Parts: sequence; C-alpha cells; structure tokens
Amino acid sequence: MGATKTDHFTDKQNEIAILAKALGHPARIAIIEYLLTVDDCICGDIVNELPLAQPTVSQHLKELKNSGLIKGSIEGNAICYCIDEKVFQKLQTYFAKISTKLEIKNSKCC
Amino acid sequence: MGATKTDHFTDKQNEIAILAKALGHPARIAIIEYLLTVDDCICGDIVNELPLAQPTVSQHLKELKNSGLIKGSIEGNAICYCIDEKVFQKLQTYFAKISTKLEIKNSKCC
DNA sequence: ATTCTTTATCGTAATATTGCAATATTATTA
DNA sequence: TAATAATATTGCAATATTACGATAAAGAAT
Repeated sequence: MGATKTDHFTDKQNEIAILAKALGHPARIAIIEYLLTVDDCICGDIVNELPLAQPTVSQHLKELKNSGLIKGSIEGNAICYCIDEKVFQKLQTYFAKISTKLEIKNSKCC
Repeated sequence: MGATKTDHFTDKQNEIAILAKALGHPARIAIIEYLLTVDDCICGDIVNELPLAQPTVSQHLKELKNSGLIKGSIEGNAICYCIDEKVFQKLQTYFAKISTKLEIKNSKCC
C-alpha cells in the first residue's frame, strides 16, 4: 500500500535500490553531473544551475545526501556538496558485474 | 505538482534517470538478479521467486519493460522476460565515465 | 545589533508509487 | 467448446514524491 517492502529483500538489493532510486530523477542526475565539472561545489551554484526553485533543489540535495551519494560540509556561510567516490565505485562495480554475467550468458534468451 | 519536470533536462539526463528509477526498487533489483541466474525466464517463475503477489510482480515487470531494461516475448502460454544487454551496457558505461572523471578530479573536495 | 546572504524546513497541493483482491484476457489442453 | 493455466488489468487504499511559497535558522558583513 504505497510503502516498499524492504524487509523481504537482501541488504545488498536494498542498498543498490536506494542508490538507484536517488539517481532516479533528472534533477539529481543534473546535480551529480554538475558536481563532476566543478572544483567548487557550493550549494548556491547548484541552485542557480538548475531550473527549479531553491527549496526544491535543497530537497533533491537532501535525498542525494541521505542515500550517501554526496556529502555536505559547511564552508563559512555556504555549504559545499561533494560526490562520494566510494559509493559511485560501488555502483560501477555492480553494473560491471552485471555486464560480465550477461556476456557469459551470451543471451540465448528471447 | 508532484510531476517531474523532465522538459528542463537533457535527453541523456532523462534517459539515465528513467533507467535508475526503474532500478530504484528492491523487487526490481531482485528480478534483474534472478534473470541473471536463469536460462529460462518465465514470468511465473519470477512470481514464485518474489515475496509479492502476482499482480504486484506483474506491475514491477511492466515498469522494467517500460524503461527498456527487460523485454518480454510470448512463449506459448507463458511469457519470457529477458534482460536487454544494450541498456545495461549503457548504464555501465555511464558509471564507468563518472568513476573515471572522479579519479581525474582526485577529489580535492570536502 | 542589524542587515544581508545562504541554506533548510514547514506547509500544502498535485501527482506517482506500492500493494493486493478481484477480474479480465489469452493461449493451451482436455 | 469448456475447463485450465499464465499474465495482465482494474480499482482502490495507503503512502511517497515533486514542487514551491513562506518562513526559519545561522553565519557574514556592515
């Protein structure tokens, strides 16, 4: 009834699903891609970059942070949001494994 | 509101977001992982494998299919659902690029 | 101290998702 | 053709997400 039944699945499955879900919105993809291009990662710049209101961007940043994909640190008056490399490594490894398994299977399917 | 503003983002961003969103539920991760382990990919087997009712699983399969991650083909009375390798390749490439960019940046951040 | 700047939170409306029972659909088999 | 089997769809309730205006909070600058 609207609530995901996380308890029926493995920790790994839930973990990947949480990360994928956090990336499941174009605004959050845009935030990640923006962070990849800049050295300074000031929240205000992200807000200016996106075609959404400040509270909306703040909410998206919160979700990315909750999932672990980014972390924020106070930088004087502003806040600096940065990508957590380790978490993206995890995703890369996961999809690399899937691709490898698919090659091995050699798709005799459908 | 509550509707995602896809028109403000690039096609590529929307594309990745759609794929990530489709993987943003542990049941759908479980389905993908199950499909990786079997040669036969019969819908009924997926239903039996998952701790969810048949209509719920059918719905999850529909979402995976709509996103392009799997495709279904009629196999007599049953339906065979298979992973679309190309789409997973796309995801792998995307995350590999991100990891590379992160390495180059060498995280002077935060 | 007051004002300004920056970010977060609250409140709320619109929409989407999750889950399942009941039912429909479609192909197979008797 | 009727009964069976496998999936899909419908309808509905509960919850989650998306978006934004208004407002709060916290530090910087005057």
